Amino acid sequence: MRVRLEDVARAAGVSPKTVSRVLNDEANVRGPTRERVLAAMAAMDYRPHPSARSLASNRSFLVAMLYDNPSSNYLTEIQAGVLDACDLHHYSMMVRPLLSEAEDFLERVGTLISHHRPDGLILTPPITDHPALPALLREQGVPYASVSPKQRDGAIGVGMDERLAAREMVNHLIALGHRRIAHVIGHPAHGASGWRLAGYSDALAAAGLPFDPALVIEGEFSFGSGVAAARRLFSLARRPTAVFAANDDMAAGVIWAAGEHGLSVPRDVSVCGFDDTPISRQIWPAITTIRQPSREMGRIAALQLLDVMRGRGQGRMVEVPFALQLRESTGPLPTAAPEAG
Amino acid sequence: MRVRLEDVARAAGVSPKTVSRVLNDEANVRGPTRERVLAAMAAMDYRPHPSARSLASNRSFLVAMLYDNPSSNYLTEIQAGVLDACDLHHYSMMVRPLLSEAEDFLERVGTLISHHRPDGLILTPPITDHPALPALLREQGVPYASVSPKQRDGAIGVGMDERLAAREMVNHLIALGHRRIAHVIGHPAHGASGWRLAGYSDALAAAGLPFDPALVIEGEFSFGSGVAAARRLFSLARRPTAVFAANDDMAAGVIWAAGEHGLSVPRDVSVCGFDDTPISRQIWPAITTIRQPSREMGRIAALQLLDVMRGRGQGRMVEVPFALQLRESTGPLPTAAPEAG
DNA sequence: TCGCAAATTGACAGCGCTGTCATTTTCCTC
DNA sequence: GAGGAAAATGACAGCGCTGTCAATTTGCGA
Repeated sequence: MRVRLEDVARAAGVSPKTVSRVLNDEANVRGPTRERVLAAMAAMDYRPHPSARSLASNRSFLVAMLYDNPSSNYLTEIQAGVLDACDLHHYSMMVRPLLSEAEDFLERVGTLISHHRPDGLILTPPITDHPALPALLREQGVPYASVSPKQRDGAIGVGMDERLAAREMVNHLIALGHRRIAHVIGHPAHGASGWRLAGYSDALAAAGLPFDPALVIEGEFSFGSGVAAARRLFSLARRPTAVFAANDDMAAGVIWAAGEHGLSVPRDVSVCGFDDTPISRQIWPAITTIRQPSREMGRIAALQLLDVMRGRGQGRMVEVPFALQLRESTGPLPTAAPEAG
Repeated sequence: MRVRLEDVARAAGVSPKTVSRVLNDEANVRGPTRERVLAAMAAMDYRPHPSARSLASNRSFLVAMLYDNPSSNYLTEIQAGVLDACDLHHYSMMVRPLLSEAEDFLERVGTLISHHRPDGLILTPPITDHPALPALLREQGVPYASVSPKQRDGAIGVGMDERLAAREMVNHLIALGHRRIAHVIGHPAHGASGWRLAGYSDALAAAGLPFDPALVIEGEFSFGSGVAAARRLFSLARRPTAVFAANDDMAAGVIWAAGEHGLSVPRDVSVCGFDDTPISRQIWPAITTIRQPSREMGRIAALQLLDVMRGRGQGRMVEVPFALQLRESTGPLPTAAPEAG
């Protein structure tokens, strides 16, 4: 038979309620008493019955993670991080894919809440930016934390400084001696595209390099758009010696096009991306890119949420550090072909 | 205040127990009674309290999905399918990453079971093939279903005929006129490698083509191993006109190496892969490959499990159909370079 | 050492549902 | 139409825990 709280109480010589207090880390339990109870719990390998706890306390010990994101790599990482945090505090996690554009989106969230009664929600992009969701959650009294929301003020969760990351990526190219550095912009609808372009400009300006519109080409985050952009860049009379693509897929496309033009990467041209998706390691040369600590971000968002849920604080917006992943696709300025024409 | 089962009972003019019977789809409720209850439930928008149900019935209405798989695309799809099935029967799903090679693997599974008390488990590769897990689960009385286990006899779950799929892939190449068809084998430790190689042989034999060991090269499922294998193949005096790689990463490597050798795909050489991972669409030309209906497979595995859990049957091993994804990397035999030397 | 507030502990009911078993109703068969 | 089996329904306790509030113990100043 399963060990119950009552059994622990008997073994420790206290009332069930006291065991409950220890279990829930409540105040007003004397040190020695607490230790006796903890010892008994450990000795009997006691596991509280989650349903009984929920029923009695009207909490579910459940965190639901909402997503509508085609990038499974990203999602799986975030999910793993959220799980890490949930495990730490003995919460469960459920995942829920949703279509944020669908008409019945809010209704579905409502159903989720009334059905599973999660104690809190983790929102991931683009659900983070849904205009009407915050009102619904406030009304239902369900706390939530967001991962990389566009609007950071007043939000609880986690984010990364993409603009600064892009800037440092370009700084890296400049440090390698590059002066003619091209940029392939991402899909115009994504906030990330703007942040990354801004970081590119920041770096050029800081290094006193001119911003040359001919070197800035619009892509749309796809491999094919990277190929197309690179074909234009490599056909220029004074072609760039380095290309910063706004994501890894486009960087892979640029590398492809380089091969097409008889250019060796990184000997003749350096290429870098953003996101550190698997494709950056699956092709050769492996792409220098920016890594988001996605798992860590999931963990942090969940920890902020748990703080709020457990009444341990207000929660805040945490900024995490990015990391340059230096790989084989970037190298020193080609000496045989100095950029000064 | 929340609507409870008792409220529904009062509204329908029956006892709570009868409402419970309707809720759980039990026998021995007269048609009209059932309808009255269902009507009352709908009118009051009744949602059973999951914890109360669990506590009273000693079931958790929870399915846990165990994984230890680096391919997030695959996982996310399987997960979505499992969720589909769980939603259908009002079960919740939790996900749990594990290290199947870790020493404490079994212990961790035990902890999961005693902590969350799932009513059933979904196992995904390679956890499906863990030698000691079935014994533990039987001992704990936790039913489970497997996705693509090596050992199919007596197992419950879902699988795909990879050997036949490989055979049809090669048949496609033969139908295009190819006669010198190479194969890049996968990592020797994976069962899939053997199945796919066998399918390759089957197709050759059925077409009366010789099996040429020089055209069969060991890879290890990585991009790099595909490049290495292709370099050897393209250096042969009589090089193959088509290459069937055992997965998409290696196919991408083969395409890369083709460019290196000045070969155009598919004009000079056709290349195909297996798995339909994103890389098959992210590079150019997009790779002809085999699609596993992963989401459907997750759904089916979960449905089999639910059948068992709900005492609706024994469950069985379902075989799902694969699908050839014809893309741009395969084409007719080059007319300028007939294989007859 | 006594008295009182504060800290600690415990008794008990009840969270919302289902299992068990008793009771009532229905449906046959003769 | 009576009798009996089977089907349908209901009464009631209790799943394992926590909230509320009462009882007890402790700590501390006078």
